[in-house]
Amino acid sequence: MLKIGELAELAGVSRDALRFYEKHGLVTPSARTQSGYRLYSKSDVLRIRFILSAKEVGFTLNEIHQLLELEVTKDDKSCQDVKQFVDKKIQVVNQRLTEIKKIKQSLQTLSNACCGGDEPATHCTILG
Amino acid sequence: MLKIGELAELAGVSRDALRFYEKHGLVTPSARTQSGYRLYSKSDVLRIRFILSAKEVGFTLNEIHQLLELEVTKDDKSCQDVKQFVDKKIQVVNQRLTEIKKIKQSLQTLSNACCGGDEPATHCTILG
DNA sequence: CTTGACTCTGGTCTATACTCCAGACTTTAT
DNA sequence: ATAAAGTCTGGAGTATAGACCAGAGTCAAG
Repeated sequence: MLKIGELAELAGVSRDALRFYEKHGLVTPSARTQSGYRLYSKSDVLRIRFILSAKEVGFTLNEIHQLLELEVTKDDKSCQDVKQFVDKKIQVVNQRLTEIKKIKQSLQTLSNACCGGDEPATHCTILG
Repeated sequence: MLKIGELAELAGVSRDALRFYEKHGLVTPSARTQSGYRLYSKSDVLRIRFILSAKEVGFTLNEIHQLLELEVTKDDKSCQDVKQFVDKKIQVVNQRLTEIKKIKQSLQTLSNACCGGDEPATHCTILG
């Protein structure tokens, strides 16, 4: 079990952010000490990692919350519903994947066009 | 040449957003009518498209501004600098690419685990 | 047994990226 | 010619995702 500071360090995120995620229902520490200190378990760490990954990829905390909620609301929704929701998200992800590849291509092209030497970058622009 | 509303529709973005981008130096309409209406050219449209792509991929408007600025500041910075800046961004993009593939994998797994039928989704959770 | 590092709650503050008026002018359609 | 729809500027308001601070309690080391 990790205290908030330890987890923060481990995950590369601020303590405030962790408390913020908790306040918004994204993660709840598995336990507390007598004195009220948060204690995070291994699975809490996984949850945090997922949150950070999803965030980096452009999901909002709200969307991430929904994704994580699938675990909780499992008995309320039919599998059909879950699948539909997830499949929609997969489409979003695919769209994003396409976009990111395009951007990467643009950057790559720009980088290649750039000499890498000391001449002025007269011919360098992101839009070709 | 397109008026702001036409471009907005075309690009799937609000007129206010376009004016916002302009205010922050990301795009300036190529012309104005006598009466002051903004007129956007083809290359403006490309610029907007780039902005939206980059945004979807997780760049902030500030970063996007910097990328677009490479065009403008070309004579001030040595090619070396430009290349360094761009290569850094490529690394970010690659990182994001990795993350998004992981997320996609998670979603895919979840979707597959989900029956797609009408049984309750008891075994469906994003974290395995 | 106290000092320094860490944690708690609650609250205010900030940056980003818009959205949504208001009041005035312009263009388009009938 | 007039009404509806679109545009202008400027400014206020909103959502998201935290950062930062105060005052108080807690824990670990010397």
